[in-house]
Amino acid sequence: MPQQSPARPAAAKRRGRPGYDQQSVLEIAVEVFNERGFEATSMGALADSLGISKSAIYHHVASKGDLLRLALDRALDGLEGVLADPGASEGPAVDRLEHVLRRTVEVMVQELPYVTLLLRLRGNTEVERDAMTRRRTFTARVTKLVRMAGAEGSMRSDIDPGTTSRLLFGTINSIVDWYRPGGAITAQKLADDLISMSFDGLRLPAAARVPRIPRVPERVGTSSGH
Amino acid sequence: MPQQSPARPAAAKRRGRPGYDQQSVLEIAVEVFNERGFEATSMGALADSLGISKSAIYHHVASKGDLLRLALDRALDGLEGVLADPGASEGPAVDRLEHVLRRTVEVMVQELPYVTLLLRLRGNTEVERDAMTRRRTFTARVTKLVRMAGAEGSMRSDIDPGTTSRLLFGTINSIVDWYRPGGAITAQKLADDLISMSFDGLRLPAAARVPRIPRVPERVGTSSGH
DNA sequence: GTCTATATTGAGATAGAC
DNA sequence: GTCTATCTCAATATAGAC
Repeated sequence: MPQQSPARPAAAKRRGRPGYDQQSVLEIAVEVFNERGFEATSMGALADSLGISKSAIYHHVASKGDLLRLALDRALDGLEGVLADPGASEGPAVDRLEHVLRRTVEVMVQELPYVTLLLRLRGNTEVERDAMTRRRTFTARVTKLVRMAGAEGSMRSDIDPGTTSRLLFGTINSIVDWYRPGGAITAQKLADDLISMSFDGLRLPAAARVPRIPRVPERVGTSSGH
Repeated sequence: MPQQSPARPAAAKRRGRPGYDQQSVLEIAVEVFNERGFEATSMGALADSLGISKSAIYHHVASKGDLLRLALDRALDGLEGVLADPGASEGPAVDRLEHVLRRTVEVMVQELPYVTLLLRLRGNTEVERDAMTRRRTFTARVTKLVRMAGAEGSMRSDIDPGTTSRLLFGTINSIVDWYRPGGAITAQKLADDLISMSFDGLRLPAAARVPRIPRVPERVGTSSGH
């Protein structure tokens, strides 16, 4: 046990009470899992981060996989809650889609470490596979919304709904790789930016462009011919 | 060794020659690493997939980390090549950006397993951290293009360039999680769809919409009020 | 709720023969 | 280029005291 000062349970302790409870162990564990990766985190390293011994962890959870299960359930409960929301089933599909995407961003930010863990699973254990199944059910329901919005005529249908949905989730899921609450941008603004880019696009129409002095010859290289 | 028939080196053998060479070992290794995760893949499991013994692997590479290094170098060489391309430095920034994003998609598809491995690193070893540094340099240069395109007036600047770049890379990088060459959509079409969604957006302007018979009351739920 | 000590398994890697 | 046999260490988990 070489790692850190072996006495202090760093942070996130239940207030006033001595030692950890399951929730506070889980909180730290998920942080460490995300830093190093779940498989790469040994119970020993986790114990060091907690400032307690390995065996003390087993007082709170039956196994390492148990910690994972608790974390994944929390992430999935949050995401599934998004679809239970009234805004997910009322109005035109394009608005329902927008609503679901916004709420998904919200939940991701709110449950960031738990969702992060969920999104990095490889399906090596039963616990992981079960979580991946629940996650796929969630995304499948969103894909259905994309298809309906296309059929409704409010969204482009030249891109396959499956592709659209995957790209949308790619954009959304990437949030866990860089966004940190308390930073420069709020969850609300993040959702706005994401929806705005995905729905309205990044390019300004030529009419709206600010006139500029070209510093390099116009159109020397071609941007799409390859 | 319970896993599979221990005789046949499945596929990807150098033609005609008996046994593996480094390249063919790497090819299979990267596949297995992506399936189960690098840390979760033991040399024993890898040996089973190769159909040879553990120790035979060490004839081709000095360590497990060496396999990772070889794979990451290949991915990074490909990506860095994108920026060496003339189209990355000629013309308006918005066109250069589009060019770089298209070529990035191409390289990702071409080197899919290697790039996949790169994108899942946690930085646990020196090899991983070095690769992450090279990757960050790449993305930083693309972020610069986003900033220039904004300054040029050809792209929206209400979204922070850093955020834009991160969302763009989120969209692009997610390709490794679902796209498989030989499937329903070509790399070219994938790049078209991705650029089209990101630059022009998914929403059809109201004018272009197909008239429809509402199946649910219009605007009962609100899509953004929460 | 936590500890020390330990059982047990599996990991990465090496030796040396074929 | 591959094998069997083995070294060494670190992993998960348990036993039982405080």
